[in-house]
Amino acid sequence: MASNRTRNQDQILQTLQSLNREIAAQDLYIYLQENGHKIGLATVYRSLDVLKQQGAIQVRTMEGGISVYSSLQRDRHHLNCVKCGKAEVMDKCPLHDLEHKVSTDADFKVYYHTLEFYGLCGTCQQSEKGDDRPQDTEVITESIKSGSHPHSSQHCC
Amino acid sequence: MASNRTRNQDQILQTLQSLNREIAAQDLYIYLQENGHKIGLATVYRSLDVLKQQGAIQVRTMEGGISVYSSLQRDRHHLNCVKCGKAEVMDKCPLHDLEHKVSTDADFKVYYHTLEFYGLCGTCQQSEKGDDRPQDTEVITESIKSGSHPHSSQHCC
DNA sequence: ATAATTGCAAACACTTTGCATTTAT
DNA sequence: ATAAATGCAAAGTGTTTGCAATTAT
Repeated sequence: MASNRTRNQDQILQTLQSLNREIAAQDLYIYLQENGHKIGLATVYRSLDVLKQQGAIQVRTMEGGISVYSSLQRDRHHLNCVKCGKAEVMDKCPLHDLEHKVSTDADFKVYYHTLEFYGLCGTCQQSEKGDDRPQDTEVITESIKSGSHPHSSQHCC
Repeated sequence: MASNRTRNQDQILQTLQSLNREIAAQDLYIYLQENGHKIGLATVYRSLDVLKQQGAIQVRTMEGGISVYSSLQRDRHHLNCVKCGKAEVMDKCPLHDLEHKVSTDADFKVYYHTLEFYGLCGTCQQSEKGDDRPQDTEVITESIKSGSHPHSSQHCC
């Protein structure tokens, strides 16, 4: 027997796999409706929760509280701009080996991981310069160049 | 001039620094009330947003949609259990150099990063075994040992 | 004086839950 | 027959927003 999944759970898992992108529960609900699958919103949420706990799908909760779901093949490394809120996808993953190491060292069964960088995208770096708060920008920029900002060694690890 | 922050924004930043832990906006609001600082809830949210965009604090949105804020010294590497929802803090960060590399390569000014592993904690691995869904557990465990699970090489990078 | 900030309460939006009905074992 | 899953609608909750009052420049 492959699994104890219900028909709806299977439907949702397959849909996520065919979509091959992150999608919010509400949008998934609409998508299913439009494709002729009668299913309640509550069931969508419940099914996603089951699949999540099985490690069959992955979840990323964005700022604002909206959770986006996807099958496991999805990219899960992002550059998140704290200003415009957009998230670029990173194409490389430097954590190939680490995941296995965590499983053994920390007694934690790893299903998947996420790596998120937060800061300013290229566009927002531009708009900061032309901002009406130039003083502010200067301070931030300066503190990054010196050693007092988050990515300096004193703050990492 | 150090920055253009308002009194409330400064108060919040200092509070986060002295607390030295992650805290939700609502809890921060209560904390400030109890310590004699009159400030509206909306102002707390607005101030946190400003500080976030300045890169002065960091934010992590947990499942369920609650955002937790902290000053920049905080640990930001977690082992998240998809079953019980607890997050253990990882004590080591393997991304020391990578953050700088992202800044230069991707034209993205990195303020901070997060690294999150999702899976089952030790306790929940135990309870899975004594579960009333033994079949399910078997399947999951097996798929991890073989190559069809998330942390196998075909899914990473 | 003029612009920005604040507080309050209402509005929002995503998610969860109670309960009766349906489906599967 | 018995237990699990489902759908619907109501409730819950963290967050955002409109607007008038206040504070800072």
